[in-house]
Amino acid sequence: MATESKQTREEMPKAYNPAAVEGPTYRRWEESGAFTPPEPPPAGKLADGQTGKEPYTIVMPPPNLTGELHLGHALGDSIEDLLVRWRRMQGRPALWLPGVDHAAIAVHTLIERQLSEEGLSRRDIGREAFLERTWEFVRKNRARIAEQHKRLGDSADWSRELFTMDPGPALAVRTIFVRLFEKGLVYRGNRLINWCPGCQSALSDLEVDHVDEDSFLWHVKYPLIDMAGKDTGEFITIATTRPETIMADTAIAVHPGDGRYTHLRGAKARVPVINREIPIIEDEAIDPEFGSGALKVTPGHDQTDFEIGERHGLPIVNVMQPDGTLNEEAGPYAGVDRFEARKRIVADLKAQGLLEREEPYRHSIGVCDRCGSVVEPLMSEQWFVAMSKEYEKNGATRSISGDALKAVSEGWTGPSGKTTQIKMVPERHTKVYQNWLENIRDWCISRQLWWGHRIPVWYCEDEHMTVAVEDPTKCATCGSTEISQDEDTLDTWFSSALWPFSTLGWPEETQDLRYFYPTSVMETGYDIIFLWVTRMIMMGIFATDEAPFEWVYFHGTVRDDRGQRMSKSKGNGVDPEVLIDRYGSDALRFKLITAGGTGNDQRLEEPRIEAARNFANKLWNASRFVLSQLEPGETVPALDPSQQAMLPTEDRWILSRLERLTGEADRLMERFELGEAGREIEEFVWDELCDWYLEIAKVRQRSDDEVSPLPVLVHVLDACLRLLHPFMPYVTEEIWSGSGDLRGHLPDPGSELVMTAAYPAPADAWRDEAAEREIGLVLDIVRAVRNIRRERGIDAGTWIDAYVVADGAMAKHGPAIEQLARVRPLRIVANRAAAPSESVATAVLAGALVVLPLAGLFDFEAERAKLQKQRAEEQAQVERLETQLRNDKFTSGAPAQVVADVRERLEAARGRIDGLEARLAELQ
RNA sequence: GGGCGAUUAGCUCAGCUGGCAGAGCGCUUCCUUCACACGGAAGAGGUCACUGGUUCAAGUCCAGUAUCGCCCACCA
Repeated sequence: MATESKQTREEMPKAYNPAAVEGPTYRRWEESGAFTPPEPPPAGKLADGQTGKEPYTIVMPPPNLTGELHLGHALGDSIEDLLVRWRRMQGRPALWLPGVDHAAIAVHTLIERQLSEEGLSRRDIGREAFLERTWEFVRKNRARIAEQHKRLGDSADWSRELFTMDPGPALAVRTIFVRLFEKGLVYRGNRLINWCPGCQSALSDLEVDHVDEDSFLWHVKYPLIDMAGKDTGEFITIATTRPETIMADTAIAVHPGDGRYTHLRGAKARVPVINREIPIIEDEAIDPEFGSGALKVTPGHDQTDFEIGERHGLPIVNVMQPDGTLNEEAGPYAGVDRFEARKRIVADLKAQGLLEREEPYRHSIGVCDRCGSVVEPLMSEQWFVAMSKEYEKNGATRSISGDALKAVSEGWTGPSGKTTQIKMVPERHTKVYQNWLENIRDWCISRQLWWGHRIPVWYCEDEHMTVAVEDPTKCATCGSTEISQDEDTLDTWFSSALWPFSTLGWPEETQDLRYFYPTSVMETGYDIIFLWVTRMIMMGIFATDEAPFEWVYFHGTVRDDRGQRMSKSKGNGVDPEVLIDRYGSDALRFKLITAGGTGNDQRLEEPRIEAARNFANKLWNASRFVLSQLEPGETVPALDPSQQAMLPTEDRWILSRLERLTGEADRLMERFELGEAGREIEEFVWDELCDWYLEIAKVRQRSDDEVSPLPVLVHVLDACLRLLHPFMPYVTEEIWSGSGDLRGHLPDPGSELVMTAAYPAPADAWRDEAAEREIGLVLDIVRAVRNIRRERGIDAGTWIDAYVVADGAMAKHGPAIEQLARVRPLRIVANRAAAPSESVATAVLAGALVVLPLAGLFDFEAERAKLQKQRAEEQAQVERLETQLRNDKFTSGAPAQVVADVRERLEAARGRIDGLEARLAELQ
């Protein structure tokens, strides 16, 4: 037996302590330069781009600068870091691109909240002061956020922070805006947009949430009037959910085929309260089934009505001001808030006898996703991107949404000649993406907020427009120097959409851009597929004529332990730092990655994080044992598959199993089945390596005359640490190159850090079916003995006699079986007659019979009952398998391997039945 | 109104290209044996929501039903 007291053992505490390891390990990575991003090769080398080590670029979502780091980020960060580490270990120069910009939404909201606590609004303090406050916040919190991300294993520092929070010049953003403008794809127009009275800004369709609200459907009678404008005494009833907008009505519409209203064709009605005369018109959009079949048309406050209005040339009346109060068009209600006005007008209509009835009604209303205010459709002058408009480029007719659709559906061929078909994981999101693009409307990109990139448009006193990348000094039309920039800023998602290439220096033809773009993987949550992914693809193709990435990996949502979505308002958000303090970031990462199916939502289950921590500890202790067997400075010899035949069976077994695992892990990870890969690695380490191979190796370590298991042990542990490193970076690094220093015992480590060591590549050199079968039987024998012990109530610690009737090959496994099953003396005999048959408990296996003399503990009836039960089960199985094999369609149709497996199982079952029969005969 | 998920052990969930139903926690019994009690050993526990279909073979593929959840949508 090797000497016990070893340096490594003293350095490695008995339990893995993440808190003591993570900080120093992170610093070691930093100091080693391993985080330094790969340098693009010099210009001349780039033309082919395929040097056998194509770059691998991961796109990541921005750090949340509010400091409220949550588990969604933890999951995304974990996956991204895993992918980067894995690819770099494979020798591919992976780069992780950081993003920052759209955290602006969060910062902006936070500052506004602070202001409102002080009783101020954004407009009270002015743009300058507002921006100063946001900057102060960012400066103060940035370091803290960075620290939090480090603890998650987030390696954002790998990348150059080329993108900046500075909403100033932003070359890429302005360039795109100008180019879109030049193609007529960005335009300013007065249109019905979503207006948030809370934020006092325009919103895109995507920033409006729909929620159900219990309200009423008010049936209002509009007096009919004759040609002279006098009331006829008759009424037409309309149904509305928005009585406060009747002052903006410019028509009443009915369905052309609606017989109830044919007599009113060409008639007019009078709007209550303000007594405006409006026509009764016919339009196909009206549903005769709804309400009375007549609709009040309010083009200034409803999208459908706006479209009806356009068809019939109706005037547009706007009764509302940006803050949600009614304007002078509303007559008696001018200056009243919209909700108050609704109450008052309903009361007034009732008083005038014009309210036919009030019907309780549940319908959906739009609210601002940031502040929760009810959104108003309002006429407003805003900037838009034309999503479907056709334009010419390089002789081809294109459109923004059409190109984006093409990139996913059939593939997009860029100037490089390479065709990229963007693939999504899970695949189901592809259809959602396509469906959205097929029905897309123009994108409102201007915001009346002060955070973000200002629209690069200047106006002179004569309202001439100057659109430019660089700040102009005079009007492009009249030369006036009295120009001012548009007050509005761009939708933060407009900037974010441009981010992968603005990060890489676009529009300059930088080496970074040429080498790392298009990127490989965009990793993000499925909740922002429309906000971000679609826009990145659209803008990416427009800007560079290349699809921006090849894969989109969507992770799921992390819910709380009751399955509720985490949110600030519910107050159920969980700070990952608390969990990291408790279990370590490796444990949190491992749980997040392995807990669910690819892209599925998962719950935060603390017991599961604890289990992951326990796994880290298991790995730690197994390593501690292996290292304790090595002398300081002792290097084990390298393993060569050509020596396979010289190795003991169990060595060939574990190496064969390891190779199987390596192949599986590689296959799964290439397909982004990261969770399954992690689970399989864990299973191998815990079950096969720790529970079996290590125990067998101990037996060999204690006897001097055998081949040492140490080279194999070290080799397998090394491979496991490498395989596991992307999943559990800290603990693996600590064992490999830290206090464990496994590296120091390797014949050819090839790297200072496991982080930069080579990832195990799949191969078949060590595969050995015979060894797997042979050791499989050894394990079965040990399990059988343990099982009988438990059934007979024999303590696990008590040594008992045992016989194993088996092939002579089992003899060499005697010592292992003895130790693992705690049987001594163990006699391995060639035939049944050589073992006792009186007062013995038996276990019948396919290739062996286990016989345990029990003397006083023997229970005749229990033994017979057990054997009979097993015989019945085996017979049922034999019948099933025989039926299957009698079926010609099976034997001819199924793959040969499947048929062979069935035959083998049938033979094994028959063998066991023979053994059971023989044993039952003895018991007669 | 469309679309998409989910339905598997007591609970929370895996199960990839169809080929003897799995994990974690919990439960039962035993073990502090010199890597690990953040551990070890042996167990109990499933008509894979339901109904049809395809197939030699279905938890897995197809169609439909039910329940739950999510996304999208200009029916007032």
